[in-house]
Amino acid sequence: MRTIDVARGLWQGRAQARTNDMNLFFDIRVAVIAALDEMVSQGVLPAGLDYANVAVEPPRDPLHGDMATNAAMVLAKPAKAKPRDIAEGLAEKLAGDGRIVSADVAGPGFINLRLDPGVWAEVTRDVLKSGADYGRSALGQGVRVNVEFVSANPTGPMHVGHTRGAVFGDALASLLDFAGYDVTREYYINDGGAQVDVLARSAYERYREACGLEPAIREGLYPGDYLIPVGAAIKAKYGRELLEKPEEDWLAELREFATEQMMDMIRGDLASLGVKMDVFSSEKALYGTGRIEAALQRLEDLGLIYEGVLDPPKGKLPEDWEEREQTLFRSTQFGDDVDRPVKKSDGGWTYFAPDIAYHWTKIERGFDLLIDVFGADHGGYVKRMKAAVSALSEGKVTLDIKLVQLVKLFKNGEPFKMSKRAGTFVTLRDVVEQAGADVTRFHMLTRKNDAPLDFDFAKVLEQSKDNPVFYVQYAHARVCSVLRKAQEAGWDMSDARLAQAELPAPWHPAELELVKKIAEYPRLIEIAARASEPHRVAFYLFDLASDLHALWNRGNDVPELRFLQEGDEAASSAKIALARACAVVISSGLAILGVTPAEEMR
RNA sequence: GCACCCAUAGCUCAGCUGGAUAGAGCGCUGCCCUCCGAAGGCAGAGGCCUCAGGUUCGAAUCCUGAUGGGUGCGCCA
Repeated sequence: MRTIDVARGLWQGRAQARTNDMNLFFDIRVAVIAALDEMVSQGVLPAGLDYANVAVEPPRDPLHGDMATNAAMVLAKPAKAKPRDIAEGLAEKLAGDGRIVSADVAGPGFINLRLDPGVWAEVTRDVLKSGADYGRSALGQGVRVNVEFVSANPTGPMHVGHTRGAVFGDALASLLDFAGYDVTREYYINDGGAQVDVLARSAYERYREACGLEPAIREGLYPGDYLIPVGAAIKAKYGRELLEKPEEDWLAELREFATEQMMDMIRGDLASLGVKMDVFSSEKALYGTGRIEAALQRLEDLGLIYEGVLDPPKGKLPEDWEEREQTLFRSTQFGDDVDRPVKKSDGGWTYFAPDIAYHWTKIERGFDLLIDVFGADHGGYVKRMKAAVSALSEGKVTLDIKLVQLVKLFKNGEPFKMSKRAGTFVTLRDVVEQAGADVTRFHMLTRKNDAPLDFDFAKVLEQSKDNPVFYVQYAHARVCSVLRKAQEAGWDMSDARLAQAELPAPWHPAELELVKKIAEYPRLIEIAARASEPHRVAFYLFDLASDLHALWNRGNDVPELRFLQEGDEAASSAKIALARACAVVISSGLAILGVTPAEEMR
């Protein structure tokens, strides 16, 4: 698992930083560390121990207790003591904590903790009081992070591949935001290269078509229908005046015009998915400002630019390979495989050069952490980009690059090849219109970003239990349904009222399982944020929904477990408080994923 | 040839930054609707965590190598 290096340092340094909300695992860990400190001051343990690896987590087997800590095993070696000995002493101290009913040493030195049932009531009340803020963390407090994602070329509509990057980047940004980071969502528009010339020429042909002439969509131009309205728009703006003019008279203007149109379309695509960028940065805007020259000058001042000749790649040689001296960035000094050219043979910049300048602007804007979300096909670009950021920031800013694996399309179980020419090009709009934004987003987050994703239209469109998003939304809808029924009975089921309900004691095992899962949420958020892995939220929600469904179903056999206790407002309030707490967490998690918490399934 | 990513149940995949008896969904077997929504639940079968070494109290997790797959490899972005 990868982590954000910067965040790791901050995590350890800020271990005490947190919000006022309850984070049960965090709180108990504080108690464990306090107990350890006490043992140090009593001379039982040596001073100066590093507690960083001391964890308080759910035990693998619920029979072991409510929580477990590995403190004794982690500290055994540095403290030069036997794990069991440390564990015995630590367990004794922990048993004195009011929230802890028992602390038992088990296995190689685990300490299993059993918590007072009152703790679970406290968690439930806390969720109801904090509402959407429950689980919010101070993990990233004071860290400004820039998440650059999508950055699709402004030459056409977004396709399914972009969709995954968009969903992942957006969910990651939301997750980091929830974990306390100061997040900026950013899109880099590649509007400076040759591909926008191609776009302009393609649009020109559609313009001719709009004027009643036969378009000449030559090989190498973009044939897509999406340029037809662009051609019409050009005609509306310029009339027929461009028809007789040579390319050099209209190229620059149409480049800008068409790019604008494409970006409008892309913004629309993103909006249909529920993605909203904070900043759009233009590559072209860097040209002529001296930014690119300045960035490269800076690298040159650092002795990282030189004129040189690269060795040809090993293995099969490109057909047009010839030895050539070029302007190179010494990226090998930062772990890259070869130095990278920044100028083309025609004197223009390579794609890399403005990208260096662009990343420099991010550094200068004061971000502490940069995250780029790339498609896996850009994996070869990772090392040089990291090298550039490391060089320009003199190692002060970390660039973390998350690669998103490509999406494998299926239709009715058959692999489905996308091809612009064959017209089997599946756009983001196609997907969203057919499957809906919620389903698309959730499905794309049910896989780790670096694992390939199968996207089968038949399965994704199917509104069944095979579709995890329905399972999770269904759990939320069920709670809403119960609330509606309770309110029909004339009972006050506001969160404020529920937070004061007398909660069940003792708890039924099915209820306990649910409330324990709810208690894990803040910890899950921090784990997911530290790993930059929003898919963990999706998996957590599935588990949480599963616990709710399980409890619900128990109500079929055990009437006392039903959320609605006919004619008994007090008893119902207690049950519904728990259900509502679950719904609050589902809603919170779905918000991070950008999925609507359905109030009813229709 | 080199770099990056991946390899866990029949299939698709999780596995909480090294912990206890490795989990879920689908599929398979068997149960559960005069009962707050069965779009669901419960139980069961199913594993050499690709292979071989290494690190240590302890490895699916970290390191090295092998094998198999994906992606990329100067003047495209």
